[in-house]
Amino acid sequence: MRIGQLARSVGVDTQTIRFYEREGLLPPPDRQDNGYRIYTERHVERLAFIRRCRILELSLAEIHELQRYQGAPHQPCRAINTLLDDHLAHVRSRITDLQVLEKQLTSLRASCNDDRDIGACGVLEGLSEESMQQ
Amino acid sequence: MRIGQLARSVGVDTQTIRFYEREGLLPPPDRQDNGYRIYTERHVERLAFIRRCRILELSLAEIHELQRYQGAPHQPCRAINTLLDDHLAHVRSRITDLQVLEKQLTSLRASCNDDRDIGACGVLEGLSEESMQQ
DNA sequence: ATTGACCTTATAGTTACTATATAGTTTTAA
DNA sequence: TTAAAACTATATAGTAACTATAAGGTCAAT
Ligand SMILES: [Zn+2]
Ligand SMILES: [Zn+2]
Ligand SMILES: [Zn+2]
Ligand SMILES: [Zn+2]
Repeated sequence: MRIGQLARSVGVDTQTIRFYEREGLLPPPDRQDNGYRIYTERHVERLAFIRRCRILELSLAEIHELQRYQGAPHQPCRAINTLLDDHLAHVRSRITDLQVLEKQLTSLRASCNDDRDIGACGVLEGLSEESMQQ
Repeated sequence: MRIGQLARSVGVDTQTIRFYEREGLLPPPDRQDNGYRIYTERHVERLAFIRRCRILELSLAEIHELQRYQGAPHQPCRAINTLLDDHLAHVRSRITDLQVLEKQLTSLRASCNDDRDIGACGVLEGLSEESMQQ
């Protein structure tokens, strides 16, 4: 199959497929005489795997690492689980950070209603206060 | 004061200060005969404002918009509050997304212990399942 | 013969910095 | 006094994961 069909069947852009190839996440496929890329079912699987990883917001570097593990099926899998634990830790820490942010923003927003002049806007005043530092 | 002192007093890098100047967030300061930038207290205030906004993860574009509002103190402040509401909405939506992600990752992680071969790793199997799509 | 859909490569833009290279200036210390 | 350390300047490239644009080649159908 050609790149357009692969793209449609997995739900990514053709540009992204070429980008993954350049980045070493997708093996370079054979070419037709005219230079067009020809993909196989194995490419579909591989690209779908990448997409599932990306949905979980694994980085391309992490996906690359997972792919290296896949090539050595008789090693212990601890490294994979560790990779996932690390990623999960990042996600959780980001959630915590954003929750702090959300509280600060909510409180800042509560310091103004919509009916003031900019010169008296509670939001702008809050952002200008030294106390808000850090 | 010179750029290094401004940087230390607000807690940003000198490069960042020059970057903000190029981006139009900090007004270009006067220069000494040797070309060194000279900053005033107003620059300290302005940079501190930017930093407070950045701590709340407002984008440079949003900060720019806030600065434009600051220049017109007799307009109604609704636009400012709207800007903050939009930003808050993004933060909240990101939290929700990450919470979904966290559940998926936790469940995926639970599908493996550390004592398998990679060929039997529950995490890798989960990532390879079509059912995981979207 | 030409339109349209598809494919190719190369290059630039996105965000908010951060790092590097190269060079000129000021301050401190030997 | 001179040499090193610390500071400043500009310009350019790198980061992450695409996305957009340009300029052009290929193929099927009208
Ligand atoms: Zn990760
Ligand atoms: Zn207001
Ligand atoms: Zn925002
Ligand atoms: Zn495992």
